Amino acid sequence: MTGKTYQAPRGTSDLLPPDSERWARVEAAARTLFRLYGFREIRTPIFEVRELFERGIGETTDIVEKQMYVFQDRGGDWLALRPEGTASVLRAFVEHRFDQTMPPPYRYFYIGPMFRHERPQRGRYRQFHQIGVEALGESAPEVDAEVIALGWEFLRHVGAQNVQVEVNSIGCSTCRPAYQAALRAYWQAHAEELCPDCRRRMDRNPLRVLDCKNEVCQAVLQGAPVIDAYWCDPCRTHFDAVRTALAALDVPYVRNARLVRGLDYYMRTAFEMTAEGLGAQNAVLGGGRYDGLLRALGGPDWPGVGFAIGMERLMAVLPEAADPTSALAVMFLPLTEAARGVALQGVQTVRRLGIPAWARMDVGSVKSGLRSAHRAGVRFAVIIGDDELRVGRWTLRDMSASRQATLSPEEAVEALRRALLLDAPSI
RNA sequence: GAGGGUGUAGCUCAAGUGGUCAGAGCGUUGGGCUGUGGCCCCAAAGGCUGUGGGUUCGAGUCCCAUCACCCUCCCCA
Repeated sequence: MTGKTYQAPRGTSDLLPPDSERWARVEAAARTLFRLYGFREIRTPIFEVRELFERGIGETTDIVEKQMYVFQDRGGDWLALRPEGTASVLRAFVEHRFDQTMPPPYRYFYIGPMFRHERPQRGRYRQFHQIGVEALGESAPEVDAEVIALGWEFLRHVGAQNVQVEVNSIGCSTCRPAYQAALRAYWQAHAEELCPDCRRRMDRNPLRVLDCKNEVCQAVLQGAPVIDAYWCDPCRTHFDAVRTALAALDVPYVRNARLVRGLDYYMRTAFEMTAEGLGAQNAVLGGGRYDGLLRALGGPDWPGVGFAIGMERLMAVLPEAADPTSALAVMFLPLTEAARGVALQGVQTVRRLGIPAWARMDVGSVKSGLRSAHRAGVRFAVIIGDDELRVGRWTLRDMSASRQATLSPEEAVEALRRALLLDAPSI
């Protein structure tokens, strides 16, 4: 290695094989499962005008205040790398008048990178990836349950271990203020028993204190007012119906009265799915209802509910893939310069059958060729040297059986087709 | 943004209180096997010990800074 070298910026990382392939499988599973629930994929830019996030997420949230990648482009416009996906999806909805141009259901999902300038640690990176869904225009509590069920089914389907579903209702703009006031009063009465962080935030974000993990605060939290007593009738009715629907959908969950959300737009239903083995960042999936957000972004007064999955966190809790699948099934090994042309045509013929194949064009010894074939985990090697060229045949070697035969190209291709495509899909 | 830990070959790790301590295994390449992989044996290549300063006769080892990673707080997916 000579000269200056570079590394990926802090909090970012390269996704390499075979991990990239595991990611692709999980993403493919999301696409098929989400479609079963009527969700369609939407792709939005990874940067937006800064104001969209300030309005959508909340100007006083940590995400907007101190984690957003904000920059001015060469034209002087203020832009921001997206720190989450919901604002962009709703912006697209409003911009393209989905309510007038698209048929119901108004259900969308996205997959892609998000950016937050945070201190990296396990399960938390500056560029991270989310898979999220948004169901718009559906106010029924059954929809909340359906969205939660989708998240749960997905996590289970891809093999996440020990997932716990936590559900809560954080009330609405009618009833939450009274609860926040009650909390504030309670925190103030017990201020000296709280940790410094909580003393600092108890006025500005009284709900957040409920979520404190500090041992010191636990005793105080036990006696804190519970939101149930403050719900307005509609919120209570809604949450009851969500719970009924969750039971009907066979989603095992626990009520966590202290579960809160960090983004301003959430109301009523809030939920989180956590898994073991993630350290402090144990939420794999989080979401909730956000009626009012679409209107705040200039759209119709339609309700919404959705979730986002943290890809890095999800992949961290999936069991290791038992089979390190090889990328190639066949490797062509030309032994002389003269054999390269034959190998090139041969490898293309095999590929056209749908068999992943590669020709090692830097000519070498049989020994080195078979060694690379072995290392690549290939099932067949095709050896083409002077002997083969003389008779117009290929030597087809079955690597695992250690058997080989010298066949005409037609016979060899047919043998590969039979061995490799028997149970393959027809297309 | 705050606190703590770690950085030695591609990978995983060794190197008593600073003095041949820059090594091993795996991997890579070549050979033993003149056209045949895996197992075994042999050999070679590969490191300015993250980077930059400092202390010292002498620093992988001590000090400072910086970068990266890990853990916690914070925040959240």
